[in-house]
Formats: sequence, C-alpha cells, structure tokens
Amino acid sequence: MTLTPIQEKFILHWGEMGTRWGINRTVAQIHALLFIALKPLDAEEIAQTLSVARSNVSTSLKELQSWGIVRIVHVMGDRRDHFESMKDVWEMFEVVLTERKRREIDPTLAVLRDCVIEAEKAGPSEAHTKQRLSELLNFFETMSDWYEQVRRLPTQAMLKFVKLGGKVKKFFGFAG
Amino acid sequence: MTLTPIQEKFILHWGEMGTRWGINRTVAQIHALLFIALKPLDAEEIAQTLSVARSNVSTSLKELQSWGIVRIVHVMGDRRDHFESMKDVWEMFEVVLTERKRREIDPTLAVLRDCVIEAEKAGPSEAHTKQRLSELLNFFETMSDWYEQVRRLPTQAMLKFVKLGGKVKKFFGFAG
DNA sequence: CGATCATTTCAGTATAGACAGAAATAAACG
DNA sequence: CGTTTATTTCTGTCTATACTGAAATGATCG
Repeated sequence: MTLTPIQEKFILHWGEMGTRWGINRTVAQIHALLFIALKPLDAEEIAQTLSVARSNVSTSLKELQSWGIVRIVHVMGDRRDHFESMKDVWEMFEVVLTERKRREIDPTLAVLRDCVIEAEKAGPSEAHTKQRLSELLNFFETMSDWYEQVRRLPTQAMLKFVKLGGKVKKFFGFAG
Repeated sequence: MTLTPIQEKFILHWGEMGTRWGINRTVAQIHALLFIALKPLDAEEIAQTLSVARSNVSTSLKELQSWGIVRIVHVMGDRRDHFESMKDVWEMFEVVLTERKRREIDPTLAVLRDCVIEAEKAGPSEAHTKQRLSELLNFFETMSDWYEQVRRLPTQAMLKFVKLGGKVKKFFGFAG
C-alpha cells in the first residue's frame, strides 16, 4: 500500500497528536492508517507502508486491540491476520474515553478516597489537606458519574444533544 | 516544608497520572504540592520538598504558568517569587481543557480541513480518504463547538447540569 | 510429521525527554 | 555602583521508552 500525500499528512499528524496524549507515535500512526484503509491490512503491509519494524507493528497492534479500537479479521484463503480499525468515530471516542477513565480516573478516585479517609483519621493536623483533596475528589466523582450517564446514550441521542449547541445555555437556565 | 504521608501519597500519584497525560512528572508533582499548600511557596522550598533541582523547578513553574493554573505572588519583605496554584477545581479544569483544546484539537482541526480540501481537489482517487477524514473532521468540529458553548457557562450552572445525572437521558428523549 | 509461513518474544541499541549543576543574567539592596 | 540574592538559561548526563533484528514460538499446509 502506497500512501498519497494527503494520507501521509494525516497519518503523520495523528502520530504527532498521539505523543501529546501519552500515546506512542507508531501506535497512533498505525491507527490512522487502519482508519483510512480501504480494507483490513496485514502486519507486513503496515510495517512496509509506515517503514517500521515488523515486531514494532506487532506490539502496537496488541496495544490498539487492548484499547478495543482495532480488531483482527481473516481473509478467505489467507492465513495471515488482518487488522481493521473501528470506523464509527463517535463509537471510537466513546471506547477510548471509557478506557482512559478506567485506566486513569478510576485509580485516581481510589487514591483520593483513601487519602481523604486517612486525613479524616489523622485529625485537625490534616484538616486543610483533607479539605483540598475532598474538593478534588468531589470533582472527580461528579464528572465520573456524569460520564457514566451520558456514555450509555445511543450515539444518535448524544449527537442530537451536542448539536443543540447554543440551546445548552437556555436549558441550564431552565433546569437550574 | 515537610510532607505528611498523606500529602506524599497524593503528590506521587498526581505525578504518576501526569505522565499518562503527557505531562512531565515533576510538573505534575509541583502542581499537586502547590494545590495542597497552605500558602504560596518559593522555588527553593519546592525544590527541597520534592527533592528536585532548583533549575528543574524553575522550568516546571514556567510550564505551569503557561497553562495558567499557577501564578506568581509576592510576600511583603521578601524579594523571592512565591507561587500558588489555582484552588477552584472546576475553574482549574476548565483552564486546562481550554488550553489542551488550543494546543491539540485546534491544530488537528486545521490539518483535517486542509486534508479534506485537498482530497476534494484530487478527485475520485481520494474519495474514500475524503469520506473518512470528513467524518473525523465533523466529529472534531461538533465537539469543539459544543465545548465552546459549555465552557462559557458559569461554574454553578455547569455543576447543576452535571449533577442532573440520570435526568440527562430524559432530556435527550424530550429534545430529540 | 516435516516444511513453510506468520507472529510474538527477547535482548540489545538508539533516541527523546527529564534532570542536575554550572554559568549567566537579572533584580534589589546598602 | 558593587555586592548579594534570586532566577533563568545552557550544556552535558542520565533514564525511560521506542524500536530493531534475531531467535523462538506457534500455526497451517501438503
């Protein structure tokens, strides 16, 4: 598979963005490639197209599968694994957000709860720390609950909501 | 400033989380320290408390100031700079999200628009690429617009909204 | 069951980013 | 102004992670 200049531009940018989000550049590039690919690609094809080592592709694909946005498919008469990316953008971001929440927010919630409990036990000497961490915990819990609610919505409903745009403010005025 | 075990636990965890979000560990630790500090701290104090080089603290504080969540304050009769973190958690995250949007989403929007326009020019050969990137662009634009709307809401309104929790679904049913 | 092909694991290497310490700059004081 | 003190910049070092190529494992075929 040869990349057109446009495709290359997109893949390189996506890789760059990946690094900023704490995602390996190659992983992000492979994801970008699979996202725009016409059909599922095999690992060798990915390695050649992006000029990275075959083994590197293997590791990266594992990573993408662990995120749940890439899956293995098989082609009739070909024993190699082929890989394809989830194509529905909304669904894809829901999956990524949920996974990030699980990996990053949930552990933080646990630590904060722990700290607040211990600060409570420690008494007045930790009163200020307890106060600060409680506020942080409250924020995380609120956001976490909220996300659990909205993520369950079907894509269409979420889309409608977001598209409301300017009406959001009105709604708050009403609901508040 | 000596850290209690609770404070240390929180600071270390926050530093760890930082690395996952593409934020330097020391930067995140300093932010955590300032967040729970009773009063603004000077650079030397931060360096000693966290056992990092003075120069490293200097760079990290610049970074935190560029994010807009830490600022310099002065103490009467002391010529050293002192630093304090924003304390309102909601405001803090609004600032961070806005900055991330500016640094990461906006450039991506620009690249995607560019790619879609070029793909349009290129004709049928790029039809599929154009399709994929358009969907991605549409998603980013929708989310970007939505965020611009809600971020303007006063903290209180946003809080009420989030607290609605289960009612969100009802609302969508109604509005959709 | 051997041969071939595909995939993963592993060990060493390369590289980017974090960091320390020194040097340079800037600010405040007497 | 010179001196002291605070801050920043710079350069080299270190470390964590990405990455490669080779070896090992696993799967599918005749």
